[in-house]
Amino acid sequence: MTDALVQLSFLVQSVFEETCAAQGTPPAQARLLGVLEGRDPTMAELAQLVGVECATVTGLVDRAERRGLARRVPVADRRAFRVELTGQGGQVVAAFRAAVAERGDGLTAQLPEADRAHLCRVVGRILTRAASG
Amino acid sequence: MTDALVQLSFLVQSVFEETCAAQGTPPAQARLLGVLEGRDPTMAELAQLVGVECATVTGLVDRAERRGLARRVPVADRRAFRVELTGQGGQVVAAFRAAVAERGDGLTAQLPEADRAHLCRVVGRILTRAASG
DNA sequence: TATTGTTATACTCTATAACTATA
DNA sequence: TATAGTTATAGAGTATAACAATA
Repeated sequence: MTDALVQLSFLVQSVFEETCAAQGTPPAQARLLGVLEGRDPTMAELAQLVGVECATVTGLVDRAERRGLARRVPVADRRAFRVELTGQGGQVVAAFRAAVAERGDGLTAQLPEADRAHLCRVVGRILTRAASG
Repeated sequence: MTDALVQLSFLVQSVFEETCAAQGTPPAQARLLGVLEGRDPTMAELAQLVGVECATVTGLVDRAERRGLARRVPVADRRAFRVELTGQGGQVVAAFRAAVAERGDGLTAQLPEADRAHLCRVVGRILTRAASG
């Protein structure tokens, strides 16, 4: 079972990466922007969300800021920041999500509607469990 | 649908990467070894299988060779090689696959048996279609 | 001439350890 | 003293373009 999920994850990641290449956005940057959509985490929270070390997030946010897609916003604690998307960053992530969906829909297009609906429900349950647990 | 599959792929990849960290193997190396299991492709075929450029494969195989996990084998065409796992490489990939499975089983452990079976069948169909088409 | 693979270059991503500024 | 984030350093992964050797 896990082996099949790993194979699937590489397949889906290849769609994600092709989209990145088509849009000129490195994958880790695309991931960062996706995580920032609807959130304004601190650097440490962002590290947790993306699953990397704080020092790595410094570089990721540096590059996103240089591209004008995210910004560091000061907070009361003067050691910390919140990171948020810029207007341009919001547009980029929305366009990216649409582009991934367009490419990715082909993966499930051959499935009967009932199977696709079932897959959607089961995947949703896995994600919910992982997010809570 | 695609959005859920992308989220799932990041979740599964995080399991994969945790396993890599636990075993001291960089993710791209683990990917390379997994692709080599049961195959001995040329460098160009390997690039196709992994989904990167030839120049990138040169570096990946260089590092795998330095670790004693894979080797370049000469073929009749003296410009080319076939790449194969060493004995040690075969052991490493088998251990890795088991370690990923152990961690990954937790993702689907909460599902009813019927859902897990259905998921397995549907994912298999997606993979088969992607491999052929 | 065309193909196979490597080298050169530049950039991104990543972790660890040491550090600065603030709490 | 403890915490938030950065800097320094080193290694890995990636693509593009130019290249060498062989077909």
